[in-house]
Amino acid sequence: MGNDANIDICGDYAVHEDTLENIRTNMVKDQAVNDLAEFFRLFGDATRLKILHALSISEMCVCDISEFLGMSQSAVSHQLKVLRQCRLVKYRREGRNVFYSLDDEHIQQIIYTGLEHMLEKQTGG
Amino acid sequence: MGNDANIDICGDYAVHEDTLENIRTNMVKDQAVNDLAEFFRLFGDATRLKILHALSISEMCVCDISEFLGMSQSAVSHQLKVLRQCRLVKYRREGRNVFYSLDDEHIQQIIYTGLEHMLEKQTGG
DNA sequence: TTGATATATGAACACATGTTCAAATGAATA
DNA sequence: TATTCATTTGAACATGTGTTCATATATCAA
Repeated sequence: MGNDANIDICGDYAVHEDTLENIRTNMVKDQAVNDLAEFFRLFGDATRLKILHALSISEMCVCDISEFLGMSQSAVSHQLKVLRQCRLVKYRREGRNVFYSLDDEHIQQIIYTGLEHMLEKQTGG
Repeated sequence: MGNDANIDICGDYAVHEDTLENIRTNMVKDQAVNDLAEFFRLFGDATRLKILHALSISEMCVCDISEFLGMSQSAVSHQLKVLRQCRLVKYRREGRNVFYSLDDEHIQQIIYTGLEHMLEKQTGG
């Protein structure tokens, strides 16, 4: 690894051809990464992440979430729509209320792995 | 659960007070969620996610990444700076090259949990 | 030092995104 | 049916964000 023997001058820069070959072989398909980025993007907004985290504790109706976040239920509903469409949350209607919950356990797992990472970075350096 | 007994009409909407109390008790601190959203935001861009995924396979220098992505090294360098500042990646200098790698194993774990989720959603419904 | 290679950075621009406001839909109640 | 409550939706607006272009810094070679 790090061997200079495989450096090729083929473009404007000298690239490590063995490294690139390794990456190209083991990388998942481009489309999958694009979809995955779309998926992760949803965790990257504080409002949505709070919703997801709250739903990992208990299912909630829209006005509960709205009250909890201190935000308009319109804003909340817009975000829920996105989370719904990308299947991060599911919902059930009960009378006038619509109760939301996490779609599956991966969502919660991702959040907690992220929290773990941050905790380690804070304490352990 | 779902008991109507704890519905309070205190604002414009009828909120489930027991639910909110549960959430407020078990929710992590607001600042932590904000930081976590900042953290996840970095996974939510295709360019950055490709970089992170590639680095989970092998360390790479900037021009390798640039070549692999088919993007300018300026664009790549800008993204690496962000990933560096948020400690998702670390780097070491070797002559004129700067080699980047993932900061710790959580990064890879998050990516693969996400891939798992997507795989299940595609096949299992 | 001078020139070439590799990376980093600042400013500008185009585009994406979250919230607000107003209005519409759906369900329960009178 | 008409009214109220809960939620959804569309359009507009302001803000954020990723890339490009030009330039600066850093390392090595001559």
